[in-house]
Amino acid sequence: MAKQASGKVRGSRTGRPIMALLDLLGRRWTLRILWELREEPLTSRALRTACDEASPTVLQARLTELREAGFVELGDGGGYGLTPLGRELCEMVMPLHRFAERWQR
Amino acid sequence: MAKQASGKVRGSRTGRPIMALLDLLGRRWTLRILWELREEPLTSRALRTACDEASPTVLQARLTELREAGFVELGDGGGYGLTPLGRELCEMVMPLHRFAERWQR
DNA sequence: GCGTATTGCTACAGTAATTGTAGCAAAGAA
DNA sequence: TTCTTTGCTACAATTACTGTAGCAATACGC
Repeated sequence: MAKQASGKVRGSRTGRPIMALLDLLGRRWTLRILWELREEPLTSRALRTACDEASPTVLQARLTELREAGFVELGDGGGYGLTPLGRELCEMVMPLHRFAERWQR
Repeated sequence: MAKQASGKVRGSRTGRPIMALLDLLGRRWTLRILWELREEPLTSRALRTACDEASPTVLQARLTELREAGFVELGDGGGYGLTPLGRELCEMVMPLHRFAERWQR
C-alpha cells in the first residue's frame, strides 16, 4: 500500500481538527490499539496477540499513523507505548469500558 | 451487501462488551454520525450533507447498526436522533473536540 | 564462529468494506 | 395530478483489510 501523502489526513477537508481525529479513530483497530496499550507498552507481536491476531499489515499501518499523530512511540528497547498525549487520549476512551458493560446487549 | 447475521457483532469473539463497542465505533463514519447528531436530529439527507457527502450506502449501514445497538432512533416525523443511551455515549465523544484543538498538527 | 530466537516490518493474493452514481416506493403539499 | 421530500437500495469500481509467508537486524547461548 502506498504511503499517505505527508500531512494530509483523510476526512479533514474542512480543516477542523475534530474531523481529522474522528476519522483517525474511525479506522479499524485504532481504538483497539489505544485500548490495549492503556497499561503498559507492548511489542508488535504482543500487540498482535492482544488484538486477536489481527493482520500485521493493518496493525503496522495503524501504528505508523498513531506515531505520526504523536499518540504512540517506539521505545528504545523496542515495544510500542503511549506518549503523554496518547495517554491523555486514552483517558477519554477508558470510560467506554463501564459504559459498554451497562450497554451489553 | 448481505445483512449481518442477527446478534453477531464483529470483533466480539471474546464476549467482552468493550471489544464489541470499540469495533462498532471503529467503523467508518460511526463516530462522525454520533458527532453530527450531538445537537439535534437530522434527516438522512441532512446527515449526509453534514458528513461531507458520504455515500448513502455506508451511512444507511451505519445507521442501521447504531439503531440495532440502541444509540440512534428514527423519529415519528422522520429524522434520525440519539436515544438517551446514545446521548450518553455522545457525551464521551464530545470532550474529543477540545482535545483535538490542542492536538492540531 | 555457529545456530536460534527475538525484534520491527513488508509482499502478495484473496476477500470484505466503502465509494459514487443512480434510482426506487411512500408520504405530503400544491 | 405533479412536485418535493422522506428513508432506502442496486450496482460496478475502488479502496481497505485479511491471512500467510517471509525479510533484515539484533541479541542470545554455545
